[in-house]
Amino acid sequence: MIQAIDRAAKVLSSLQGARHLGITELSAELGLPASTVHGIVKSLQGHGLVAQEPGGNRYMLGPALLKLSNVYLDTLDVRARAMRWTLELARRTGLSTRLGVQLFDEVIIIHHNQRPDGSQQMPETGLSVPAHASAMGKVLLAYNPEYATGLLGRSLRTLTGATITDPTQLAIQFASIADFGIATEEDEAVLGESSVAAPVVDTRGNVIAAVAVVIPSSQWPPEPDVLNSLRETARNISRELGASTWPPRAPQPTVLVHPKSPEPLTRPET
Amino acid sequence: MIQAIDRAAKVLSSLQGARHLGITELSAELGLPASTVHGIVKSLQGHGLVAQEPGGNRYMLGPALLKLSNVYLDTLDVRARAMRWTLELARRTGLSTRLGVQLFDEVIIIHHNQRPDGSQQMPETGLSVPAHASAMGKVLLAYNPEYATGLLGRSLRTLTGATITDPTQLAIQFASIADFGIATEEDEAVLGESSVAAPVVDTRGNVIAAVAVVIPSSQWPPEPDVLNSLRETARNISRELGASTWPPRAPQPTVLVHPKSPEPLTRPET
DNA sequence: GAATGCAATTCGATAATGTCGAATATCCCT
DNA sequence: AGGGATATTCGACATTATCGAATTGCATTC
Repeated sequence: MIQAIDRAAKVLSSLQGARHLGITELSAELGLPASTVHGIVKSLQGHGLVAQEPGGNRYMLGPALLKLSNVYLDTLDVRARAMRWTLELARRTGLSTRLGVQLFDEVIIIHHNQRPDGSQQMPETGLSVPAHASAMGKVLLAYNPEYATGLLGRSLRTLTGATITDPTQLAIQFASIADFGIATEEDEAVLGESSVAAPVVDTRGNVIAAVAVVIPSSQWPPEPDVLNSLRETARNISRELGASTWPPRAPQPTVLVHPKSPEPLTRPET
Repeated sequence: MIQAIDRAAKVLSSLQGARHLGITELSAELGLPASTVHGIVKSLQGHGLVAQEPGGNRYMLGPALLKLSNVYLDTLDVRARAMRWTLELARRTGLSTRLGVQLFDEVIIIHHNQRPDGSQQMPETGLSVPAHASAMGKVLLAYNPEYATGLLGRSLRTLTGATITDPTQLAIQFASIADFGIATEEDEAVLGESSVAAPVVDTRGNVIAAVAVVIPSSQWPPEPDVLNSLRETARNISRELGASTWPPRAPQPTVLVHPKSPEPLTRPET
């Protein structure tokens, strides 16, 4: 990892968290001398990745990021293919749908279809949710056991009273998700909002995204119809991407690194 | 400018242009050894700014950009303030409206209101247009003469038959924009589409954004009503940002560096 | 199914490069 | 107008990124 680039990325990350920061604040946050941070920030600014706050001495994220992210979305094959299917899913279920990809310990929503009831809803594309507290995240983790193992080692953030942070409990969920190809989440990220998600697979069988249906918790649990439509949507998208089988083959089970129980948790063989 | 960061930004920029590139292709494009490029790309990948194409050996932009850009939009004070006014402008005129900021020689659309006729239209937020071929860009350049001078020195891209690329002609337009606070563009970026734009000013009198109304070229020229509404919108947004006067004070006129005429072009004193 | 060629990746020596701390400039607040 | 804080500039130093050669991995061909 190239030091200067690593630091530059950390600067972007800090600005992402704090919105507006001066050089001194940044240097405190990164534990680096002010002059070093200054050089980094100016370099980023030279490419529009960071911008001077109008009014002088503080910095914020820059407009180049918007352009890059727009191209990123255009680049994503999954997204282009999935859109028509998630729209159909939203129509069928009367619910809002999401398509998400993994970004480390989070899920980034790369496409969002509003509930077709005509009400005004906030666009969710670009939002991120902690992976362990979302149905999409659980799907992605269940099929990415290598990463999941690491994640379960760290301590997880609580978002609502219902957020599951116990590694053992999550590992059990992951195992059953890998078996059934469906993940659920009840009020774990946002109170009053639950969701169900399914994996999207590419040609070589990798899970590269997740589709989800968002269900008001008052309507929980979802109708079997909803689950079937979701499954079918995930299968259709995957097929369009060239996947031969769906649901994807179950991965090696997630292993807890520091299990409280002596035996590492494994998925029962079928 | 820190070399490694500069190169990293150039990698992002290349991927922005080409969507998918291998290490070799990138190294050819940047004129650097493959191993150097590899290090840069891996560093970016470590932060999610670049992602491996599903299927192996090529790289594309990464999901972290989407998250960053979302925060960027949230961070922008202008945008939050302007939204309700541009919506009103769209309602009043029956036309689609845009809010844009400058990114070097382009304008990035940071907010877009669709034409209120109920037809399905593509969301334009995040799109970029060459500054010299758009009304918003002309506004931003007219009030940023330092940058404009440099830009007019380079050769400008033609987008449609109507794109104005002659520096002298553009410099004349900039002068009159600075006087009237309104810029226009007729089919210069997209055939059939014309637009009018006005500057948005902050507390200290800097032009930080531009508002525009997009007009089908078949309806050109715009009604006086449209121009008035646009002006009023720009003034309202500016006032909300703390600007005391609108239109902003005219800047030092844009000077041509290599003028064909012996005298540099100046705006007639009023 | 083996062999060939291309591209990605790893590795280590080199010196070019970014880093750091001190000095200076700029801004804002009293 | 003065003082404090913050951003910015500068130059010596040693850490750090860079580069080319060697290796691995993949895909395509025969």
